[in-house]
Amino acid sequence: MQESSQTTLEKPSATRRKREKAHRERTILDAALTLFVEKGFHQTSANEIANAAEVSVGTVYFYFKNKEALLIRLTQDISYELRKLVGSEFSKSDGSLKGFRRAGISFFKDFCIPHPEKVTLLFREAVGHSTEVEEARKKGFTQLTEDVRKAILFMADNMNRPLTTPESAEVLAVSIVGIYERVAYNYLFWKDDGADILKVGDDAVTFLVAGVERFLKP
Amino acid sequence: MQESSQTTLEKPSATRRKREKAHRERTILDAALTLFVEKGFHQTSANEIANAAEVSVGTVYFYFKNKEALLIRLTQDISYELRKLVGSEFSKSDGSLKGFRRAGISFFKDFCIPHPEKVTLLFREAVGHSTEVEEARKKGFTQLTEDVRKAILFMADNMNRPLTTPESAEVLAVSIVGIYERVAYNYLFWKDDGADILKVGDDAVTFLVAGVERFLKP
Amino acid sequence: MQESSQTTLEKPSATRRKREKAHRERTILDAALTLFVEKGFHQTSANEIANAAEVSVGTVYFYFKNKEALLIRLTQDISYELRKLVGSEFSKSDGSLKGFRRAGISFFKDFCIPHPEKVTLLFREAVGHSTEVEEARKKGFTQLTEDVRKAILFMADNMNRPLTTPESAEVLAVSIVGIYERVAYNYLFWKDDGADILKVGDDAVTFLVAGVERFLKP
Amino acid sequence: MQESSQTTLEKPSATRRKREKAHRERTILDAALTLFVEKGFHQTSANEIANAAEVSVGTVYFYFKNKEALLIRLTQDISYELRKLVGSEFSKSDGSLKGFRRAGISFFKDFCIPHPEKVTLLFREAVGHSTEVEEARKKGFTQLTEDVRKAILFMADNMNRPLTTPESAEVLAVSIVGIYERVAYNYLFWKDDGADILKVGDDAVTFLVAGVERFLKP
DNA sequence: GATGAATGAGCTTTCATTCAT
DNA sequence: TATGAATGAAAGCTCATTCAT
Repeated sequence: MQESSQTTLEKPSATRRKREKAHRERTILDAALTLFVEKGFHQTSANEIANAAEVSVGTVYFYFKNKEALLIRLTQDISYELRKLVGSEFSKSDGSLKGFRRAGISFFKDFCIPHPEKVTLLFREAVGHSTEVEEARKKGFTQLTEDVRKAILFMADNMNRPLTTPESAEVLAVSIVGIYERVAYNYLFWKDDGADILKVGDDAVTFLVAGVERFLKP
Repeated sequence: MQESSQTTLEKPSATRRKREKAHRERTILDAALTLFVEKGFHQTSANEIANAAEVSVGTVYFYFKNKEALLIRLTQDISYELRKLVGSEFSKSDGSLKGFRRAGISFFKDFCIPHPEKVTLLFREAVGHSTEVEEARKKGFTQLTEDVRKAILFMADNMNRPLTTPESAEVLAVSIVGIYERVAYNYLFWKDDGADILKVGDDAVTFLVAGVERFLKP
Repeated sequence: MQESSQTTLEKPSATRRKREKAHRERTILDAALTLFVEKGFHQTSANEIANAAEVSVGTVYFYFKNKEALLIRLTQDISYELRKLVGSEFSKSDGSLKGFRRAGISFFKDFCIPHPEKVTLLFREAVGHSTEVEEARKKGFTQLTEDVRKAILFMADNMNRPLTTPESAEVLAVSIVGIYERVAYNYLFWKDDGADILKVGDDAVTFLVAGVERFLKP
Repeated sequence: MQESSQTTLEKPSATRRKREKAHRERTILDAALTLFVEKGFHQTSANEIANAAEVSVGTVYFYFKNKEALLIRLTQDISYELRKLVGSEFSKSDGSLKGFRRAGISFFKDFCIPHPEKVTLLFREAVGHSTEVEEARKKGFTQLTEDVRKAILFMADNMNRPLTTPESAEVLAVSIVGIYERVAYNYLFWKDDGADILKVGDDAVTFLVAGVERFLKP
């Protein structure tokens, strides 16, 4: 009802309450993320989430309409975080291939390695649910793809090497997202040999950069 | 998977029984595939599968240990089918880049377009389940990846252009599988504009071929 | 699917199964009736019904869509039984006032006294629920009212004393049903002095018969 | 029920507070009545009542012990209102049959038509709950019945036509209440043809008056 | 007095699985 | 082999009620 702590003139207790409320929400989301990744969405009961978050089931349902809402929210948050990370890496760039590379490397270094559980949620647990969850997942992927597409276009423009077929930028972006997804998942969870994810990530980026260049006029 | 009527020397009735048995099994698997894709694995009950297959629940459990076994079997069958398709396309090839391209195109033309439901099962419904299902999925992907890796190596050898770093073949293969997966899923289910999947498929293949060439010595 | 035991030529086991199935249903309905009346519909849990019927909850839900379906079915069954009882009493009659009286008395003697729990269900427990239950209750009351209306008309015709305003027959019927309902409930459950229900029933019938006569031409 | 501003000698602020308090209470009761009738008692949550009354749940529980207390209070208030209405109509009378008729007509004209929601609460929503609610309902009906019984006796006395069996007055009263209840409910909620409730009410009254006369000595 | 976040017992319902026939 | 009635654990979710602020 009242938006957040307006500078001054607000009862201190109200401000604290709001902070606590936001904190509760986070606690619940964190608990849910951990459990969903550990045991799987369907194997995690609402009661377990409540216990892990040290609140009652009622509280979970006070903050989230239902269990699926937690998954949706998690999907959205993680998608957003990923975009912000990769995007910021791009924005630091000068539109060169190097910047493009750097953003890719960053995905592995700054996202996959420190937050493997987020990778799992996005690429495994959020898959195959109701229309609403699928919608959130689609949105996250689509926005990420769009970011990549724009980066390609920006780079092409900046390098003065226009795309041979500009409409192909989208497919390239989709492909790139696919590469990141599968490489991350494969080397993070499916290969237990101590493959160096940074090394394979680098190769993957080299691979995709070469693919992009193929579409740039000389 | 294949056990049916071995050559001769078998009581005809036994042969027929085996055929019927195999047929029942197929009917059940087909019903399960349809329902899993339509409503999702968890939203599909064993009774529904039985009804759709026009048998009783008991019969479903006679042929399959449990519901998950159906999903595993479906995952295996479809993975196998996909491998056979792509592999045969390769084997028809002479180890040239052209053959490599052709196999990629074939994935879109001969697998995705005629069997979108199999794409859905493999890339959506089989994701995020128990260890057993995940194992089957992993195996399918791994084998496919291995096929691609070998194809790259064969091609490199055949063209007399060895890989700059032979151990990179695997990452390339993983990346390529990722591309196929996401491009297919994206344009089959997420883009409702009438994007020509064959066109985008072609671009994707062009993209990945260029990526591979980057790793071949001149 | 197959209707009941067709004379001959049916596997005996199938016949027995059908009998058992019908029996189970009855057992569950009886348990539900007892509990609904004893503790109230909302205070009765599905598990309690199952326990009382000595089956599992699953079985209750195998036979009835949900808890409310039990209430609906009970309402229908009891309404039907009541109609049959009162109706048969009428049909034995010659269309005289006496027959009309007799049917009324029969309601108290043959329905209320032996089956007070059915009175309770119809006049208390079935009241104030979802549209579906209300529909069933309305239907039961409406049919009973219609029976009474027709009896009035038949009697009038038979006695050659037409109604002064034939369209009033319906209000009379509704009023009569109202009398039976409240008198029964009042003296069965609200008056704990040992009021003789047969005596008050007789007075009520005398009262309503006089009311009806008021609408008959001399 | 009535406690407000006693004559004089009271701090004005206290008076105001009492008025406000009574007002809050009414607001809550009105909201509850509307919702109970619209969605049913069990389908209405305390939060919904609070929202509709534009107060917090806490406030609802400050004024009323629990949700059932609201239902009880509503039952009592409406019973009381009904009695007052019908009773006042009687008291205006001279103990003639005419006055008796008039009171009956008044039930339909001045209670049912302007307040159908109160009819619903009394005859549907208050039915089938805990002992406490049932007690309130019983009390309301019993008092109303007693009023009617006394009116019959008064009339009989006044007309100098004593009852043939004075103890029958009660059954008649119960019957009459039953008539009013069912006729009102039937024509208000179950018949959607535009039946004129005043017309059927008149017939019902004619019917019951004739019934009463049957018990008066000539 | 008023608030509304927090509680948690308890309910209905589902559904994978079994097994007597 | 095939059936389908029966099971019962387990889950999601609601909601009356409380109480610190």
